[in-house]
Amino acid sequence: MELNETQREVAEFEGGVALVLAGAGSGKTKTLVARVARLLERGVHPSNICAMTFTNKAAREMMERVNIVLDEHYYFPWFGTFHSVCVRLLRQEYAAAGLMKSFKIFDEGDAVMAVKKILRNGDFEIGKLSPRGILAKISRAKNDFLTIPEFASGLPYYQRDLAEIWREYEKNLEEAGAVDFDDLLVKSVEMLTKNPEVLARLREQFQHILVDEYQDTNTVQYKLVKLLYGVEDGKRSLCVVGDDWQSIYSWRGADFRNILRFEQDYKNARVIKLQKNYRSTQEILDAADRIIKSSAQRSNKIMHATRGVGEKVIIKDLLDDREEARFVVNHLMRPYKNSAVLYRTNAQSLPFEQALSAAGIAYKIYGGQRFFDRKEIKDIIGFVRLLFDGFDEFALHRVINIPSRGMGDASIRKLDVFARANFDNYVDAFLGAFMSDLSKRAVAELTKLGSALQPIREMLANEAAPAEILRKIVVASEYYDFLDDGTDPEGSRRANLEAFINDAESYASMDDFLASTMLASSSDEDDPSDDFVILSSIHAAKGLEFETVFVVGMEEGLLPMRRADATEDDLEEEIRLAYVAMTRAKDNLYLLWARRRQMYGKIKQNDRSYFLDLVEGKEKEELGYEPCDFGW
DNA sequence: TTTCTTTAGTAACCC
DNA sequence: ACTAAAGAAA
Repeated sequence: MELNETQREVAEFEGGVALVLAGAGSGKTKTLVARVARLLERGVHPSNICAMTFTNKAAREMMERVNIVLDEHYYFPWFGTFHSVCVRLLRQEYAAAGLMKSFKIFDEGDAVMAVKKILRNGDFEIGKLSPRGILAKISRAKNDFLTIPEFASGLPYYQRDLAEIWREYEKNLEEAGAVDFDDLLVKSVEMLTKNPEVLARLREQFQHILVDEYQDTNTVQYKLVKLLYGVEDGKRSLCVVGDDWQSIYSWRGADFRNILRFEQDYKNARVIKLQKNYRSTQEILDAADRIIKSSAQRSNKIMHATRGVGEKVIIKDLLDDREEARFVVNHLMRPYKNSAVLYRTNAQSLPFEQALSAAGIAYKIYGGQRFFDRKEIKDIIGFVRLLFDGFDEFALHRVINIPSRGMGDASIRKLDVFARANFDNYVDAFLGAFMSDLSKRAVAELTKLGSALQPIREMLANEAAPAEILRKIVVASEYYDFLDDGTDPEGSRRANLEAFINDAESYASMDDFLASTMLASSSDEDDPSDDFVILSSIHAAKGLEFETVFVVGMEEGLLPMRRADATEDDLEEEIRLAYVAMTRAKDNLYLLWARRRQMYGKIKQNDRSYFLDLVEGKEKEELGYEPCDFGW
């Protein structure tokens, strides 16, 4: 594998700590792959390397490419997302973490239901936050590694009860034997902090640690990395890779200042900058450069184009959003899969979908709904969760009316209370429902459901094959009859469900299957062989590249987005967002804006984005844009 | 208790 | 334009 000098430095260094500042298109993945391959060649065992990424796709790509380079079939047990590495850690050390062996993982839907329930049972001072808004605050606090009292002390008076809700929410999780996504990280850090012997064992295990997208790490992830690496001994290594210019996730707790803190925390860290861009033409890189230079807080890397001057970046104003879409269609070239339309908000996709359909051009919306977020998948998972001991009332709520049993909130609550008072799981309670004061119809339905589920519950207890259990559930719940109500005319839900069950075949235990299901994401499934134009939000497009990129909606208020409560830091992030969008392009870059567009059902007039002025070479000196001196 | 009607509030999405 | 939540009617 051919590496340039700085890339080789990353791949070759043996012990110690390195911070790699990898600019856009600088061959970051290739370099990481080379480093892993090099470690293996030196005799390091795959199980002694821990590599943490932000997406399953990134982790999988790294493993596959290492195996291709070395022509091997290594299995890397500790390569994965932060979350999947933590699941593995917690499954292995569940006792030390104070968890049940088969802890479940709550998704957003479960969490929302829990918060709604809490709100129903009390009068809370929360301002005008929605359940989702409340959860966002709690999630942020967890990612900032705050305790509940710390969180409480930082709350404004009009939201003073949020801490109480958080406490109740934790109680709900515990009762369901579950943790949420953020807890996977938080509980791992807590477990390692409280159990020095476990930590020592893991440090021995993880001789070499790699972290991808370091600019996107939040406080918990930062702590996790620090704990796992521990003290330098000259033999073990830590290699973190990131680009502060591409930090676009501050709104979910990411803090690119972790890169700044890096040299303070790891005193002997070497800093390696990858500043050669192998992706974009000079024209594109220059345009992107003029954008990022207007950001005040950034490292002062200097990116060099390696690919020649190329075509000029094209800036074009259109009458309205439909004209914008038509412009894109008229400028598309085959094969379509080399082109992408990137927008700030998902709501912008509609005109492009319409124009592309009208022109008979296939497209794919990148990101979008996760496979495992589909209703039919979550329904069946809901049944599985119902079959465990204990009371997962969120699963109950999800599936009790599948098919409809005429049970509303009130009846479900009654059933829940009855079950908890007399049984230790819901299935037994269904069978005993005749002793409750539920309606006749409800009792009849529940008895029938209970007797259908009881044998499956036993299969689960006996650790039967996951796919076998899922098939029985589909039969017992008469799920296909339920689907057969006209809402699934093409049978796609049914097909999804069958694909899901097939996937379960490759898992030995239900715990493992459920965990990997919860941690999967939409970007995990893509079929690059087909000829699609890609429609994507800028966020979801990070890490991708296309020959031709249309960045659309470059208007004041949209890109940069300006909300009423936007801070200076938020505007800085808009700059980085525009930078990420533009650096996706290899050969042709179009920057489009529409004078009028439909937003929230109304026609809105927009001004052209000042980002376009920057691209054209106008300076924004009045804001005093100077890079910070971080020492590198 | 359930279902229908009105009304308010709208980003980005990894796991 | 669309959705989710609250309020009103059946």
